[in-house]
Amino acid sequence: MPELPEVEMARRYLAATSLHQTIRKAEVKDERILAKVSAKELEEALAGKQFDCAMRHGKRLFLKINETLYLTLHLGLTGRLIYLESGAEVSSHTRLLISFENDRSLAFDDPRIFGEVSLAKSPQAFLTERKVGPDALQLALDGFLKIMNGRRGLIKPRLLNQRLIAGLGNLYADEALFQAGICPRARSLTIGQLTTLFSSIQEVLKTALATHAELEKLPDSYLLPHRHPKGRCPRDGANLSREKIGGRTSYYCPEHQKMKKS
DNA sequence: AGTACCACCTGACGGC
DNA sequence: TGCCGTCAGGTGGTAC
Repeated sequence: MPELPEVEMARRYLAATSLHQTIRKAEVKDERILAKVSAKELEEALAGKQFDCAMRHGKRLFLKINETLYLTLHLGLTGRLIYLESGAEVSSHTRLLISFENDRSLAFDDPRIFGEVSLAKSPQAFLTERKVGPDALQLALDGFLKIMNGRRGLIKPRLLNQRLIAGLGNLYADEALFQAGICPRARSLTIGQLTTLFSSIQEVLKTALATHAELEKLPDSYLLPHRHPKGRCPRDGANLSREKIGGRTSYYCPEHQKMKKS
C-alpha cells in the first residue's frame, strides 16, 4: 500500500539506482498502465535519454528527462520498482521495463495494474492539471488549517482527498486520527483539534520515514501494528472498531477517539 | 460541496 | 482438492 512514506522510499531507490544512465530501450509490457500516452510515444520519448533526478509529490513520482519532459509514475496499490541485475529474469507482473546501456534495467511491476505511467511537461503542470493538493510534508500549519477548516464532510475522507492534501492513504490516515484522538467520523473540528491533527500527521509520516516505511517497525504505541479485526488499542486496551467510512475500511479506538461536540 | 456507488484488477483468504 | 465469494487498496467517474 504505497502512501507517502513508501513512495518516498521508492524515490530514494530511483535516485540511488537509475539516474545518469543512458536508456537503451523502454518497453511497455502492458498498455493498461499508460495514461494519455501511447506505448510508441513513451518508448520513443525515453530511448537514448537519461534521468537527471527523481522527485516526489504526494504519492506521485517524477523522473526528469529534460526541462520540458518528465516520466511520471504512480504506484497505485501494488506497484513496485526493481532495479534488475544484468540478465535477471523479468517478472510476469512487469508492466514497463527500461533497459540501460550498462545492461541493467528498471522494472515497474504492478500485479493489479492500478498504477499509472505517463509523460508530463513538468511536475507543476501535471499536478495542476490533476488538481493535486499540496504535499503533506511540505504543508505548514496555517495552510493545513485553511484547507481543512470549515468543510462539512467527514474528517477521514477529507484526509484521503488528494486534491486537498497529497500523500495520506487509508492506513496513515487512520494512524494520524488515532494519534490525535479524533474520531474518523468527526465533521466539525475545532482549530485546536485540527492543530493536533496536523502535528499527528507530521509525526506519523516522519516516524514512518525513519523506519524506512516498514510497518512492522513502527512503535507498538501506534495503531498500525494492531490494525486487524482482533486488535486492541495499545493505549487503553479497548477492542478496536472496524467500520466502512467513506467507503474505506477504518479502524479506530472507541475509547479515545469518541465524537466530541464542538 | 458532499456522498454513495461503481469500475479498474488480481492475489489472498475463509467457507464449504 | 477445489471452487466460490469477499476483501483489500488508490483514484476517477457518475448520478444524486
